[in-house]
Amino acid sequence: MHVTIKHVAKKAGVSPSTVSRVIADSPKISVATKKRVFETMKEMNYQPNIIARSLANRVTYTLGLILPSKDEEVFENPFFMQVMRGLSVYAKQKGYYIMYNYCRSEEEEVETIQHYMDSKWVDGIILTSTRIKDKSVELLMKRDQPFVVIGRPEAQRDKVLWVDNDNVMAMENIVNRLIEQGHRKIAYIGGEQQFTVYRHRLRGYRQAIEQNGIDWDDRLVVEGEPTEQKAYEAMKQMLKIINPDAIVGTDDTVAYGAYKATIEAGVLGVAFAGFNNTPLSIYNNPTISTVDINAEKLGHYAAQVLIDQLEKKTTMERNIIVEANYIERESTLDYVRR
Amino acid sequence: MHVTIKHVAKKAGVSPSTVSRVIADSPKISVATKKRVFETMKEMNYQPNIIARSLANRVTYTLGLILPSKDEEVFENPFFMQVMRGLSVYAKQKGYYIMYNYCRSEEEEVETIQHYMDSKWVDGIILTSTRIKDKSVELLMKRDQPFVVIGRPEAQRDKVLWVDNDNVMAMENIVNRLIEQGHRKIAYIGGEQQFTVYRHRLRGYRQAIEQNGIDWDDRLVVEGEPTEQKAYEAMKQMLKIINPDAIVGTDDTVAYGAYKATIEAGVLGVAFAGFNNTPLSIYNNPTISTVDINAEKLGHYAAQVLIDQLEKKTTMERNIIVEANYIERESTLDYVRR
DNA sequence: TCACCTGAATTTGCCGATAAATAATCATTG
DNA sequence: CAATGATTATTTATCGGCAAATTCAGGTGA
Repeated sequence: MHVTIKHVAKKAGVSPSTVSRVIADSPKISVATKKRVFETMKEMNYQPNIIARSLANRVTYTLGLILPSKDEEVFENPFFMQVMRGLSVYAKQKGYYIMYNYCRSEEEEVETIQHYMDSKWVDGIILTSTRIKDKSVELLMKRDQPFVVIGRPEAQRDKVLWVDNDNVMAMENIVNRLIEQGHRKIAYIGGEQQFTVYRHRLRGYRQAIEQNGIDWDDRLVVEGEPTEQKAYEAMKQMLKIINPDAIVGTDDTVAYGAYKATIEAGVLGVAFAGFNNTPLSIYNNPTISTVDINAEKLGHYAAQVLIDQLEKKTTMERNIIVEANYIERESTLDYVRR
Repeated sequence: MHVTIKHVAKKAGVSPSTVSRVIADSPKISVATKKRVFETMKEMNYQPNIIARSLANRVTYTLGLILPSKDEEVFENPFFMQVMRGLSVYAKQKGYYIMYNYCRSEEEEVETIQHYMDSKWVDGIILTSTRIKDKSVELLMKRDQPFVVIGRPEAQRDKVLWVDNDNVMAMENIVNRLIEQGHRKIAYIGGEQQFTVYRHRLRGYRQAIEQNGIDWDDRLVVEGEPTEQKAYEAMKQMLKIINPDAIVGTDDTVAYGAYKATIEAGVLGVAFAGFNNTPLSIYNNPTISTVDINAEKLGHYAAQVLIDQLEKKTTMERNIIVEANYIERESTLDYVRR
């Protein structure tokens, strides 16, 4: 049978609540008793029942992680896995557990969150993707539920906990560098504007273009579902009207898809760069220049910010910017392009 | 304030336990009352407090997922992510939650499992990696805790729930096919024998070699940490004493690492194949022949088998073999190798 | 010596839901 | 018409731990 607080109490010759006090390290218990009770606990291999404790405390020490499941995206992109690891390592150290949940649509996301909140299963929630007008964020705000966003909500940015890269600057850096390398007709292939991350990256692209006094050219900008296939198709279309001399994509696969179209069309020597430092970028020939967004750190800090909030740390930071590093590889450096 | 069973009872004009019975769909409640109570519940937006329910039931509807964190391995390999998705989809459909937990060593694994059990946090546990002599499996068996293994324990195989591929046959198939294609000196680069999966794959290799009347050659077999780097180094050594005409690796990156060494050594035309259908195998030039082990299905069935066990289904299957598909790509077919 | 205080431990009543035991209602039947 | 049984609903105790209220023991000071 399971060892409960009562068994420990009996064996140690005290009342159950004394044991409880010992666990909570209450100052009202004499050192002698504490020691005795602790010994009995160890002897009996006692572990508090978390469920019972949660019921009494209204605290579960569990965080709910919402993963969007835009099918393939989640697979090939190590982003989520890295985030999960960062979360796990920090949370474990702080004594928190993490439940994860794939949601195949925004509705399912909202439903899941609702359920988490109503059933009191989790103390806080972690979102890993944000739209400009995000229903999950709205719901969580309205219900005053602790949560953190990996990424950055657009509305009420200062009231929400978030951890993000500076995506504007990250993209600006790439484009500046490409311009420095002599490129002028730089194509941007990005995800939909409803997601904050892509909006930011486009902004960075725009700023770099403008700062360098290059004329804005709408024909070089494409937005859509950020997959290799779509990017490939988009570039095929673009090539009918204009030939870029470089490509930036909001993901490595996207940049690569677009690049493939240039190769097939016989447009040679196009430089290209992406985001996320995916296996593709390392193994591809040529290796692909990319931005390492430090997903593990994003996860780590997200857990930290949220847990601090839950434990009402006054010194806590509410928002954290994680550095992103541009890694130059063959695709934007001199190499023999076929 | 939170709506509890009592509030609903009061408003519906019945006792709390009647509401509880309605929720449990007990036959002892009249249809009229059921309807009335259900309406009140909806009206008040009542959601049962899972914690309280768990305490009373001794059931949490939560599964604990143990992820080994052999650093890089987990990152680049989509295996775990796919397993997680398969688990999540099935579990959600059955009303179960999943907690995940990275463990950086076997000790941490055992510790985590111990904690899960003692604190009564989870109903069952999912293991994603198994050694020949697995401490986690031993512990779980000893404590009579429900669990399922993705992979296959060696000892007490018939007493444990598991879901696995037929790795012997999968590897046998590859090697048979390579032999059929005219290869004779096939190198095997695999993970350590302490892991069941690698033991099985080696067995498959051996069987294929023997069945085809090819002389066994120790020099062609290497076992060690299954990383690209180690495989590369191992092949460098091998090339000093023998030149294989084909390579099989227990992972795509392993096969690739070994292949790279042959290229660098100027040994041309070596075919190679791996496992896991990783992004590398798709994006590499040449594309790599590989075995898709259907990780998502492994996850799906693992959840199913475990949940069936928890719910004491008599018809349940205790073990499931998930098919593995060999995908032939350029690396083992005719193509111009540089 | 008695009233009073303080520190240490115990009683008691929750937290919210469940289920066994009990009670109430109504219909059937000898 | 009372007794019996079937059906439906309510009381009550419980899951394991927590904390407010309470009791108890011992020490102070008047």
